[in-house]
Amino acid sequence: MAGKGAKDKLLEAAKELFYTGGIHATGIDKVIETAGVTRMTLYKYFPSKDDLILAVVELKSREVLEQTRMRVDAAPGNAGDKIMALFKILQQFTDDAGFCGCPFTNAVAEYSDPSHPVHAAAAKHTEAARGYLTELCRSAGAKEPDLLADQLSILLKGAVVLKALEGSCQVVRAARAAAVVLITAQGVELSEETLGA
Amino acid sequence: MAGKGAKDKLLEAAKELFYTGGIHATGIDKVIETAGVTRMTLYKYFPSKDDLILAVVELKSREVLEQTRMRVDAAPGNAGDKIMALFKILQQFTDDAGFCGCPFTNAVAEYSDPSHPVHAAAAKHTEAARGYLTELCRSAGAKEPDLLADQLSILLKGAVVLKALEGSCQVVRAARAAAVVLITAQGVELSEETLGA
DNA sequence: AAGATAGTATACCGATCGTTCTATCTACAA
DNA sequence: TTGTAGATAGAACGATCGGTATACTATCTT
Repeated sequence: MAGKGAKDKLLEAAKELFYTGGIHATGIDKVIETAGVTRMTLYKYFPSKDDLILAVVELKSREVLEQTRMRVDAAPGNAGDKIMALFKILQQFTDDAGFCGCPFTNAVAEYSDPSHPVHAAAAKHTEAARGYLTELCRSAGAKEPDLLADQLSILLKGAVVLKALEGSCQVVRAARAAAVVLITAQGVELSEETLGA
Repeated sequence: MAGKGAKDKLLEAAKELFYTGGIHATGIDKVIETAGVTRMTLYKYFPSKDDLILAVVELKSREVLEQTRMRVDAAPGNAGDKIMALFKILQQFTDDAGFCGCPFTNAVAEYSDPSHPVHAAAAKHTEAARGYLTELCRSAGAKEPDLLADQLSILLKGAVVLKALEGSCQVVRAARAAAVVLITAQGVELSEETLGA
């Protein structure tokens, strides 16, 4: 408790509650109760619930991008192997006990209006993730890095939402196998370790 | 309006409102106002809002499966071409003005608990769709029809949710191109018309 | 010592939520 | 004509929603 201010506690609580219980279905009372904070404190840092939601989405975006970059950097092998490391990250993410689908897809499901700040923030995150993936594909020497990045994005996102829908564990493996085909079709080499896994 | 009973009007209104505005965010009042029906009438046919939601999801499932089967049957070409027709259906679906992502993914985003009837209904639909797709892949002579069906499901679902997230129109084309690669890798032949499109 | 900072406690607001009750109107049979 | 069943309109329920107001208490700086 010592180092954590009320704002961080609120963001942490809201992040978890919004993700697992949905945004509209999660009331302010639940958030402040979980955070162990007073209502007035919440409204000091976040003038409205929408501001809190937006802050949560932006926080989640930063965390996902940062953690992904770190783990890809730490992955062994060549540039192609580093791309494939994304599917290992995906596997662990979807196997987590608290997994409830893609936080950004979930947010957009509740805010379909593209002009809404929450929708826009989720879209911005997806754009950033796409940019990072394109960069990876380019440095791996893919013939069409933009197309490959699109396709891998589709595979990753599709696997996440399908896993949330049906809970089957084979879906991530299928996505991984598809990625191997698409990546090698683009002239990118994968090491034996990656192909054998 | 003549032949339509109150129950159908309610289902139609709720289907539209839940899809575009979200389920929790759509109140009973909005539903009955849109349907042009009194509140007591709603509660006669649906004892609670949850029952209405469930009925809407199940209705949507039947509609999607039926329409998809019809359009695939009507598609020209061999069995592989019929699979690829799914991406044309997808294109039209995502280009529609009222497009708001995948209705079932959206529902699960608001009902993450797998034991909740709404979640279960969405999962059941996905299972049915998967079964149909597997059947298509098998009759097309794919080497691993189960794997291919998984991968195509991932591509279709991923394209839908990414399109909802970022609105880009290239994502469906990328999914289609990936499907061509994966399908031909499974030894399924595609006609010239399909490959050239 | 004084004052700012950060947070607590709680009571309250109007609006809306899902749901139920009641009073009224209508249609048809006896 | 009267009785009755069913649909309708709308008030009202308690609960909860997001948000505000007022008053109090630590803690830390200067």
